[in-house]
Amino acid sequence: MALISKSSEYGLRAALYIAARPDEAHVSVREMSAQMDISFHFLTKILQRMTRAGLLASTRGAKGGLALAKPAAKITLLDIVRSVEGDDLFRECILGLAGCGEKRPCPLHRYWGKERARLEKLFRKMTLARLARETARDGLRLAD
Amino acid sequence: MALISKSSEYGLRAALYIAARPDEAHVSVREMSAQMDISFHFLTKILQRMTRAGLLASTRGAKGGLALAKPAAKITLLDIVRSVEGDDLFRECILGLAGCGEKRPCPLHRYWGKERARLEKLFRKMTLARLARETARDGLRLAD
DNA sequence: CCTATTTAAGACATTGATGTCCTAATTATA
DNA sequence: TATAATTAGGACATCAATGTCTTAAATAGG
Ligand code: FES
Ligand code: FES
Repeated sequence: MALISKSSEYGLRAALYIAARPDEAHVSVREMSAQMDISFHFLTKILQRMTRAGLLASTRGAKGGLALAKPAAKITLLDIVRSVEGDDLFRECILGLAGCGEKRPCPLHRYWGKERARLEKLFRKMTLARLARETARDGLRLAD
Repeated sequence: MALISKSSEYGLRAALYIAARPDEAHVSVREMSAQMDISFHFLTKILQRMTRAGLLASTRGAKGGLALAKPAAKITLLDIVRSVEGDDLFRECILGLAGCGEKRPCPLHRYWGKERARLEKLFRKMTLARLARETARDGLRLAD
């Protein structure tokens, strides 16, 4: 039961890693992949997508790396997951049927619709700033 | 964002198909695969797992097919999904980290834990009987 | 008893997500 | 300017989920 893809998991963890950093310097993919035990090349591509989506700012060359492209308070989990997985997230039928909606609901639509909306709201309201703050304060982990 | 696997989707749809049937006769996999446009052989294997798990009763040979192994009111969505996907469902870290729990929580644990518990409860409380009743009453669909 | 029908089960194929590797472009620093 | 470090990006490989095919076993009905 993976609510989000591995790519999204990695993207979220990297975003949190950057946001929870004390200093403001750019963070290299190499460091993140090593610290969080994620494939370097795979993580690179995911972060490229997030960069193209305007969430991260990248700098090439020595001392280069990634930083948030805007204040952490302006970046939501939904922003991140959508930049990685696309926009259909939180819109699909739980039975996989085409065209989820009130028009032609499946047996689970009334129930799943409510839960799905809650989940969407959680992702839409939760900012990187808040999570980064809690992560630093409580020493929460970003890796196994 | 598929909360459950395609296998689970098919298993749930088939269980609902059987439970929503007016008569009590056995339903053939061929009929279900045709009516719901699901691969016959693939559906066969999923239903075999549900049969081995004691949710369905199968009869071989002419006029054979599948029926519920017990009253629809005694079969929950959780029973079905677990029989298809295994028991780890509703126990995993949303960031994919090993050993989700209060001991070593990830930044999203406090939030995801609550939502996950709600989802688990929904699946644990929802019976095939209830869904089948609503499906018949409101003419809900089980296929595209 | 024979035949058509149907589930059981294993082998194999396809596909999309995940992961690896190589080269190019860019930048700080010596 | 030369070198090392770093992201960008494409090609390719691997893997697990999904889907297909074939044969065997069981059963109802003529
Ligand atoms: S139609 Fe199935 S969840 Fe909306
Ligand atoms: S540790 Fe991540 S959700 Fe529990």
